[in-house]
Amino acid sequence: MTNKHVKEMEALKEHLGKHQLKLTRQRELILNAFLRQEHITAEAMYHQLAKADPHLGLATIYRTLNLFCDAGLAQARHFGSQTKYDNVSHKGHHDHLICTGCEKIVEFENEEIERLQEEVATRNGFTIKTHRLELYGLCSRCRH
Amino acid sequence: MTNKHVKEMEALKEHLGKHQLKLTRQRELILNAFLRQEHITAEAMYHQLAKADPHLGLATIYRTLNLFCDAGLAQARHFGSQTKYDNVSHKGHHDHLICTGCEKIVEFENEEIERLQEEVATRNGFTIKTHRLELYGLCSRCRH
DNA sequence: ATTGAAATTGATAAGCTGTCTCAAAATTAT
DNA sequence: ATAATTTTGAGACAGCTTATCAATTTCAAT
Ligand SMILES: [Mn+2]
Ligand SMILES: [Mn+2]
Ligand SMILES: [Zn+2]
Ligand SMILES: [Zn+2]
Repeated sequence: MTNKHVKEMEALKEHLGKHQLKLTRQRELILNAFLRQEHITAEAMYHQLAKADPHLGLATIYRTLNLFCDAGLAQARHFGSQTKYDNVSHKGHHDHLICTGCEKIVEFENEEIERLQEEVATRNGFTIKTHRLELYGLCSRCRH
Repeated sequence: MTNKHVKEMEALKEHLGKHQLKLTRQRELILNAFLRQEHITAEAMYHQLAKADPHLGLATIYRTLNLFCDAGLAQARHFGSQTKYDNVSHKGHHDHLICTGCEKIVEFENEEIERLQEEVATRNGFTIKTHRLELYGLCSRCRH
């Protein structure tokens, strides 16, 4: 395997270029680690990266993940009291099923629900910009 | 007008009785103020009640609103970084349309969406316990 | 390759929301 | 009234995230 995550790296570089931001060793490091995850907290990335760079600061992780959000590579999702950064570099819009037993997260898309949401909004004179739909319950394994 | 909120007061008393809890002046005061609201933060109640009782502590407000949740009179909803306590004493399940312009909150129920949520869950082997659906956008007034 | 302006980093302080602690006060059963 | 139990209010504390700022790094222009 040669270079991984080339496309995403290009996307980041493009965003940096457009905003007078610089490409740093930390940003590269964090991007490569982030792209291996689906949903992860800043704190978890911090611990995970401590091996690769023990001096990497937590603030840098937060700043960088927020940068990825600006660049369209990540989306911050507030689950409970924590923010999970959703790796959306290779995904379109989706919502979440969350197991309260084992924390498992399953992504889903349902255009029928999306359509009905629009209908509800229109009926009430609203124009939807974003929405959040989270279904909490037990996965098949945790039910037994 | 004689006594308002009698039914809710009875519900609270019943909960208190069942759990060896006491009826205090503060709990009565907070209940009466709370029942006049639809969605309110603890902080907002704190300021609102400062006139009636300047010594009422914020911790007491939080404790009491959480007590109302236990008693089934309120539901804590986490919108953004704040918790709003939803006065559900006179409502069934519902979801929310939220205007990002003026903070207006409109409640709605859509059983078709609820049904589709169940379908999604079943298809993924989940059993739903709760869910949250929030639609963010602009109300008709804020759109112009 | 050097320079130097501008951005970034790491450590830590601060902010924000909400809960915990504990002595004093209030409630309720006796 | 008495006494056991619960509640309150003030402030400390906790969890998560952002702000501050001096030192370091990047990068475009020499
Ligand atoms: Mn996701
Ligand atoms: Mn509501
Ligand atoms: Zn599970
Ligand atoms: Zn509005």
